[in-house]
Amino acid sequence: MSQPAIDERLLEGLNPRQREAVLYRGPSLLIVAGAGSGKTSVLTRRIASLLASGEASPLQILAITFTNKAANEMRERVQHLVGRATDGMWISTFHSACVRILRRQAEVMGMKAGFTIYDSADSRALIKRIVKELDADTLNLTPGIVAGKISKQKNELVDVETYARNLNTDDPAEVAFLEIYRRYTAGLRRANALDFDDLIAETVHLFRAFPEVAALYQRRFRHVLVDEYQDTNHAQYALIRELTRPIKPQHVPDDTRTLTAPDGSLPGASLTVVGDSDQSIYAFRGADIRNIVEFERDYPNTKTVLLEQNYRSTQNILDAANAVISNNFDRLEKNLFTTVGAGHPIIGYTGYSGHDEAQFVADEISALHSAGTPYREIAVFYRTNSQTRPLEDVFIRSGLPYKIIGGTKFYERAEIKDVMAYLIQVANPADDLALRRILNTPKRGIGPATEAALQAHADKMGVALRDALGDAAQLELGPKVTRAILDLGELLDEAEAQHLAGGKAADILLTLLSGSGYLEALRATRDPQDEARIENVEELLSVTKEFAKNNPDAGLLEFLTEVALVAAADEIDDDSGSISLMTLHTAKGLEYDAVFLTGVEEDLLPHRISSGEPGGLAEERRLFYVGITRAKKRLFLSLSMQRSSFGDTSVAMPSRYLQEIPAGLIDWRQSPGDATSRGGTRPRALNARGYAGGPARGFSYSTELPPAPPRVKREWASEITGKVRDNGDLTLAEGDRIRHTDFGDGRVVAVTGVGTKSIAEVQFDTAGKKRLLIKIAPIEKL
DNA sequence: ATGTTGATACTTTTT
DNA sequence: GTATCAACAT
Repeated sequence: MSQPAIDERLLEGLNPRQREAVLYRGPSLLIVAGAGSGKTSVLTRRIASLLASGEASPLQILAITFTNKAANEMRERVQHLVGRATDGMWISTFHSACVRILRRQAEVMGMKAGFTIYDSADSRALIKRIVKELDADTLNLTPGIVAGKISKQKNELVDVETYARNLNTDDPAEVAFLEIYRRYTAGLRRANALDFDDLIAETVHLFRAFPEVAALYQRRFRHVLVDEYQDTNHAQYALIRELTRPIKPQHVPDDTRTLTAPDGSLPGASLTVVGDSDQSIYAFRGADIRNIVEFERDYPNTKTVLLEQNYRSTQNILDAANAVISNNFDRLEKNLFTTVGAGHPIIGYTGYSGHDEAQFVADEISALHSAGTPYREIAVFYRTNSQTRPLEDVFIRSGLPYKIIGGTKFYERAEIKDVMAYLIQVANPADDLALRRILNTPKRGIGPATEAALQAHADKMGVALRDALGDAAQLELGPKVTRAILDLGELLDEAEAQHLAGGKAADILLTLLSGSGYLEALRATRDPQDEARIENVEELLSVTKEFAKNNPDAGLLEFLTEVALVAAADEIDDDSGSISLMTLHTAKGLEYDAVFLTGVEEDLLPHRISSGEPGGLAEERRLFYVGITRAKKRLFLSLSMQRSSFGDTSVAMPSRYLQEIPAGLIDWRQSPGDATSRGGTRPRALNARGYAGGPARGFSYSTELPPAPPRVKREWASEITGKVRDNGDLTLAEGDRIRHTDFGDGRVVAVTGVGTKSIAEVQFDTAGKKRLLIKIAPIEKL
């Protein structure tokens, strides 16, 4: 014990297992951390204790987290714990860490440091061109399938040559795929670009091909810690493997004092991984559960610590979670427990429609909020992004503040991609894809024919498309078009000079915007949506300014890297004061006082596609488990009797996972229409055989449970009206009587907010109390 | 070269 | 229901 005083403060409030996980010292440590068992706390204190005791300097630590947000939080907490700066410590995601290494080592691997990071859409666009060139979709090789296959190969570290070596040449589809893979790889290289999967795979290849480069990082990072280890894929596994390898004597510098092995080599870095195989939900992107299951085999002499005490949820919530996950066989048995007591029962609700279900969620949220739960402590989860529609619809009408995390992101909007393409092209002139996007945006009269002429010229000269711009005069195009091309080339040159002189992203963006007339072109149109687009571009401009403020030393490349690697969960603003809506996948690692798990239906959870895949049902169950265990105090499970999926509606059945939760834990509330008309008190889902007793094996809803046809439809909110109503300047005051198309008559009990945002709280005669946004609610004053 | 129309196919989850 | 795409008209 070097400094017991400091250690004691670091261990404050930890249970014996957690202490052990913080204090253990050895080559490898596996922390099996159940949901809510305080693993982040353990990880941060472990790092803090390494620093505080002097065992490690910040420079020697590499910690990998799942999101950038988690990385920032961990850095702050470590800083707070040790009470001094942690500069030079790497806490980041796999992808961010790899980009840092690759930008630094780009020349070694024959690339330029300004390489572009292609997102899935960019990869898709490139693949699409190649598939078209080869007419490969006739062989069932659509861009989507090809993208998935290439991603899979890269995650398995199978590069083009390796793939070619093991190819079955009798299969024409395989041969065609190889050619696509080959051209895709060549295309990326020509554009000085890497896709998401390359970031990891290329770093591994770099380390393997250049041991002296690998040794640089092996010497530096003496302590490697990896969070969410159950979701690592093979490439990530290999990366960690390379980083923690012993360093050969020839790569050990003479001045190193820590030589221990007799042969002069330096032992590998100490490795700590934290994970929970029950929360592995990324098999579809190559996550291999075996990485954690077989960790002890891979790293001999591993110490394993099991954390089972849960500090997050009530016992009722944990009982439900334990019951569900115990249906997965072949798993390490663990049972979460807590000391906080049973808590509230889980609330269940079956709606007539997705809209009805959303109304239930909104009503319960209003009630929770009135009772004191802040909006930021409430989250709504769903399996697929398309489920947000009815939720948004109802939330807007109810005046509830919400934020959709992930989904169609800001950076996926066309105008943002346009402007980003300008910046990318400046940072990486070899990127033809980016240039093609902006060639005629805004309109300059450069159509397909002109583009083809430029491309042909570039190909003939063996240069990038960008270099062809300056030769426009030789191409015998019209004088107007020629001028436009030369202007664009000069603008890009000007911005590039700015970039090379160390200019900030914000300043370069200003140059590009004013020089290209992008905003003017949007202002000139009459399309009402263009106003929003202008706002978005201006928003991007303020993002660049904000970035410059937070990162004084960072230039254009750093900005582009950050933007390329934002994860959905990074968008969460802790003090925004709004309800968070997100997919179950995005929810991993987060926690909320109250959680609404919606669409707990067959074909949605489990999703119809995954139920056919090997291991799919178990993975979907883990997803359900992840959702349940996010809840601290209140859990709401809801479903609908019918679900509209692209166009028409179809009958939905309760999820098979619902019957895995002991009946006594769920307090089922019916759809109100169901209760009055049918007279029964048992909600539909509970009428299913097997609910009252133990697990019902082989039970199928589709044959046993014909859906009750929804009656008295107009009495309950059911249809999305489609168009947004506008009540103009309708004003309401306390005491007014109103009529609502869905809820009937009611009396206004309170009015809050001003202008278009004013909200009326209405006590309906039959439908209870609701909050309505006055401007757009389907109401009239009586 | 560009704008409009109509047909089509796709939606699981994400760095 | 929407986003993308081909065909056609200006």
